[in-house]
Amino acid sequence: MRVRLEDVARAAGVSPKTVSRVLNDEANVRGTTRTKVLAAMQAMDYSPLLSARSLASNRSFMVATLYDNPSSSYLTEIQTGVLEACDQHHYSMMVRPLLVEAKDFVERVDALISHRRPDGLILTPPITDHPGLLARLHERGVPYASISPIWRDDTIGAFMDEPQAAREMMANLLALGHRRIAHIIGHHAHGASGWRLAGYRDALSTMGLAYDPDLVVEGDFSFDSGVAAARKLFSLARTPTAVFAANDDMAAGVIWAAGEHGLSVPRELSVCGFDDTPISRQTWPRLTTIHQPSRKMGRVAALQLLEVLRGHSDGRMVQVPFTLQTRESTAAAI
Amino acid sequence: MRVRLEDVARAAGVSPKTVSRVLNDEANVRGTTRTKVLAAMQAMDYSPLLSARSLASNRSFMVATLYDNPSSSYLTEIQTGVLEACDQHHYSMMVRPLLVEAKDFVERVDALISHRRPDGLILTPPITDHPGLLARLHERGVPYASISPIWRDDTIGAFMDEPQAAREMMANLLALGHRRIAHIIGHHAHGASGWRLAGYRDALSTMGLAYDPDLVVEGDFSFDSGVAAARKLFSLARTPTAVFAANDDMAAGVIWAAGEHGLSVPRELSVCGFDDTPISRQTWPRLTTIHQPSRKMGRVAALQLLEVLRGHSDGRMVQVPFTLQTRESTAAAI
DNA sequence: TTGCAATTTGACAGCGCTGTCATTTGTCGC
DNA sequence: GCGACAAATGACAGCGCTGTCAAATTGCAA
Repeated sequence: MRVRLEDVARAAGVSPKTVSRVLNDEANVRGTTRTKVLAAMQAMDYSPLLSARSLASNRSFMVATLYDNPSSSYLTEIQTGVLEACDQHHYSMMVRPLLVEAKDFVERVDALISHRRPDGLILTPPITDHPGLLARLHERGVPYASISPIWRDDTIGAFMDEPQAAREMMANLLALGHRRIAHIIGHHAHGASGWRLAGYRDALSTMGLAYDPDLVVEGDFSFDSGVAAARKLFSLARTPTAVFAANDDMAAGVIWAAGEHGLSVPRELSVCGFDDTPISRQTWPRLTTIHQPSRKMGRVAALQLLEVLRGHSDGRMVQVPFTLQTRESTAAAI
Repeated sequence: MRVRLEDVARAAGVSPKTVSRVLNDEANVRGTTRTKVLAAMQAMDYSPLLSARSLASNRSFMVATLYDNPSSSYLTEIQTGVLEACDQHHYSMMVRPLLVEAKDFVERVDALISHRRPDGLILTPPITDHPGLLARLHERGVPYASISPIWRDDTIGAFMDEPQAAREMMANLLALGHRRIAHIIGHHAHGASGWRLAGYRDALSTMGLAYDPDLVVEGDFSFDSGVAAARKLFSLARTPTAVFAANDDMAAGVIWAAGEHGLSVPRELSVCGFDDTPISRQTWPRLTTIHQPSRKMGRVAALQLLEVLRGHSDGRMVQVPFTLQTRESTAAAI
C-alpha cells in the first residue's frame, strides 16, 4: 500500500496539516517539528500524490514549454535546461509544438491552458513576441518566462547581449582584414535577426565602412535559406570575402553552397555563424561562431518562473554571457 | 467560474455518474443519452479537471518518454510523433533524459514512476534493451512501448526491418561497382548496430565477397567517432572505395574527414549513412541514406501504448517501412 | 400481460491532499 | 508571575471526479 501524508503524520506524531506545511515549505513550523517530520518522510520514502495536491491546491506543479522552432538542437538544449530547473523543484515539464503563424494560434494556447492547466509557461522565440498571446496571458493571469524576447520590459526570463555578440564577431572579421562582409538575416519574426543585423551595422559604422544593401540578404534561419542566400551573394559583381550568417544552420548552408560553387573556405571565403549548435562542429571546415548558452538560458528562465510560482519573488530578466568561438571557417582576407 | 462535470450533468438532465461514463467512453450508455450529454459538454465547453480524474481513478493520463540518445533530431522526431498520438487521446507527455550506464539507472526510473506516476512509458534505444529495467517494469506492472528494441517478443511498439534496409543500401553500393566497402558500426549497446552490421555481412556474402575485418571499424553513432573511424580507414594500405556508416552523423564525420584528407566525395570515395536525419541534407555532397520514419515510429508506438492504457487491446509490435534515399554522396566506383 | 434477466442510470462515499479558521502553546514586558 | 500578543498546530470540510453497488428501466419470452 502507498504511503500517504496521513501515515507520515502518525509516524511523526503530528497532524496531517503540519506535514503538509513542511512539504510545502511554509513558514510558522518549529525547527524541531520540521526535522521530525522530514525524518519520518525520509524513513517512509514518502512522496506526495501529485493529483491530490493539484486538486486540493488548484495548481498542477507543471510548466509547459512552447515552441515553434525548426532547430531541434536548440530546442533540445532549452528543454534540457528547463527540465534541470523543474527537477530541482519537483515540477514537471510538458512540451508543446505550435505554429505561431496559424490563425488559431492564441486559441490553441488558450485551450492548452484550460485543459492541461500548467502553472506557468516557458516561451521560446518567436512565440515570445506574439502580442496577441502575451495580451491573453496577462488577461488570464498566467505566469510565463521568456527566452530571448524582443521586449524585455515587464518580462522575466533569460537573454544575451546579442548586438554586442554580433559586434564582436564583426570585429573579429574586420581584424582579419575583411572589408566586404556579407550578412544573412534570420527569420524576420525573431528578435535575434534584428539584433544581429544591428550589431553588423554598428561594427561597419564604427570602422567607417559604408553599409552596402547588396551584401545583406534575407534568410529564415534554415540551412536551405543559407544556401539560397549564398548563391545570391556569389552572383554579385563584387563578391564578399566573408559571410556572417545570423545562425549556424545558414552558415552551414553557405559552406555547402561554397562547395557547390567551387569556393574554398576559408581560403577564398570566410564564413561564420551564430549559436554554436552541433552543426557548427560538423561542417568542414568547422564554423567560427558565437556560443549561445541555450541550456543555461532554459534553466535560468525556468528558475525565474519557478520563483514566481513558488511565491518567493517576482522573478527577473537574467542576462547570460556569450563567448566567441573561433574555429577554422574564418581566416585572413586574401 | 469553471464548468464542472456536475454542471454538465444538470444541463443534460442526468446524473454526474452518467456524464462520467460518457466522458470515459464506457459501455452501457444509451445512444440518445450519450448524444444529449455530448451536446451539453460541447455547449458548455467542458473539459474535465485532470487532477480530479487522476485522484479518483488512480491514473495520470500521462505517458513519459525516456531517452539516452545523443541525437537531438532523432529525439525531436520521436517526441513529436508521441505527442501527436497523445493529443489524439487527450493524454499528455513528459520527457525524461537518462543515463543508461549510470549505476542508479533503474532506481531513477523507479523514482520517476513513483513520483510522477505516468500511466505508461515510451522507451527509445538503448533504454529498450536494458534487462534490469524491463524486469522492474514487469514486476511493477508498468505498461510500456518500445521503439526499435532488440528483442521484439512480448513487447509492443514500432520497428523497422533494419537488416533488410542495410542489405538494400549495400546492394546499391555493389551495383555502383564498389567492392571494397567499409562499414562503421554504431554504439554497441544499440540493436541497430548489430542489425546494420548483419545486413552488411549478408550483402557481402550474397555477392560472394570476403568479409575483411580491417574494413569494419567501431564507432558510437557520434559525428566525432565517424571522423576517427574514417581516419583509421584512410590509413589502411588498401583504402575502401565506399564507406557505409551505421548512421548519418558518422557518415557526415566521414565526409568531414575526407575533406581533411583531401579526398573528393563521391569521386574518390562514396559515403552513405542511415536514418535520414537533417544532417544528411546538410553535408556537401548530401548523403545517400536510409529514410527511417522516426516520427511515425513515435506515433505508432504511442498509439499501441494508448491502446493498452485505454483497455482497448493488448497492443502489438508494428513494422513501419523504410525507403532508400539516394543523394550525391554515392557514385560509381572508379 | 406478467415475470425475469439484462441493461441503464443514479446515490453516495471517498481518492489524498490543502485552505480556512479555531485552538493551543510560547514569548515578552512589566 | 501575569496578561497580551504572536507563533505554532490542529480539526474539518471540500477540491472534482470515479468506483461500488443499489435502483430503475427496458426487452423479451411465455
